[in-house]
Amino acid sequence: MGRPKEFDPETAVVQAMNLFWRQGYASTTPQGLADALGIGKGSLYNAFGGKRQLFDLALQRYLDTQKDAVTSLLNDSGTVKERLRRALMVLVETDLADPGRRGCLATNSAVEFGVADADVATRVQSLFDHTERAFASLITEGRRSGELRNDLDDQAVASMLLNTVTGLHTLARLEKGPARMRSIADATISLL
Amino acid sequence: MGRPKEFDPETAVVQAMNLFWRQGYASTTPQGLADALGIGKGSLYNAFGGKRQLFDLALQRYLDTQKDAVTSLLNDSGTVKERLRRALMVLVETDLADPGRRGCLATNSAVEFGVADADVATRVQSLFDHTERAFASLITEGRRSGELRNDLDDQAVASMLLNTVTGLHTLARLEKGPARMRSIADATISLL
DNA sequence: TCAGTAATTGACTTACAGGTACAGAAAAAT
DNA sequence: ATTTTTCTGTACCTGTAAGTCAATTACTGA
Repeated sequence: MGRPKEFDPETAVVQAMNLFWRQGYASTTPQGLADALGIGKGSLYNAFGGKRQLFDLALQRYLDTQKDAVTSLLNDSGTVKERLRRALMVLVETDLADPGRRGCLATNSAVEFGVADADVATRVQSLFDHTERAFASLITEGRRSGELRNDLDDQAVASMLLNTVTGLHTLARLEKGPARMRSIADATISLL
Repeated sequence: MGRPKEFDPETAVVQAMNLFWRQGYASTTPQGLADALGIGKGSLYNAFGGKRQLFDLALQRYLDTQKDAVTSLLNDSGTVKERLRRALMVLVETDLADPGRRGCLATNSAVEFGVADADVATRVQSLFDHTERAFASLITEGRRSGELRNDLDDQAVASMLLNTVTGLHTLARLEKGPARMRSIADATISLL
């Protein structure tokens, strides 16, 4: 009962996510958010409580989406090396295709907030942990099947791959051309 | 002639650098800077022109320092692998030892400004280029001397190492313990 | 010692960030 | 039709970001 919302909260969170992603948290204003969502500031505060709460929802939406993407990319068809290569390539080309070169909202938020904000830190870590685990089981699979060298420390290599991903997202923020990022992805895979 | 400054501008730039490093550009206020430098806001504007100009000086100071550090670390004594390992270890332990977990000002600034700010982007890129070149010549040296595998693409591996460094600086912003970062450094070296 | 120059302080200004309050509008329940 | 509930838009409020300015102070050279 009561007057129904004139906007879809789910859509609004996605739009907010895109704005935070483009501008970062500190540089995004309530007025800017209201404009981006096409609603008044009053509605924004009524619906979401405030800038920070909306950011929390936006970040969570991003994290959930990314977890799903990581899972499905790494569990796709093909050999272990094929899947690893394809995953890194998709990541690189996706980041490069974004005209705003926004990189990764999780990584950007980690850098912006750091350990100072325990909540953001914990939630971004959960994506990192998830990604690392997915890498680890893939490495294990490849090593057991004989596709990868048998002297690898699965956990350590998984951490290294996570770091590669994080680094690529960071470089995506300022690389002009595609060459360096592509060659990083290539070199990483070829060393396995 | 005229009244002499009551503070040392060089020192002030370093103090400003440390504050920007801790808080990021957007979250650092002129008043906060003035307090950190122990001078009035008027003096700050008189001496440096404004927040952005002071940031430019602070970032440049950081970049210069880092370039020197990279050069001296990678041209230290020992085998190529020893030097690479030592450089990564110093990086990891330095980042971990910082109680504020500030990571790297260049990386943080790249993430905060992105390609949107051509000036910051170009200057951070120059540190990245420098670092990559230093890695590349080290890899070449190690490959020629037979210390490293001869099938490596020097340039690509150098890019990969640069990416490893950037990733580690990013992870340093939120990792609680030292385990993951150390094992990333280990795994990276052992794959060469 | 005094004229000229440059630095310092702190008050002041403008703009906007972040949020609140309220009056009116649009639905559901009675 | 009226009440109740929730949403909407606008105006408003408080604090602060960023920067300016005037009066004062500290030094240098003639």
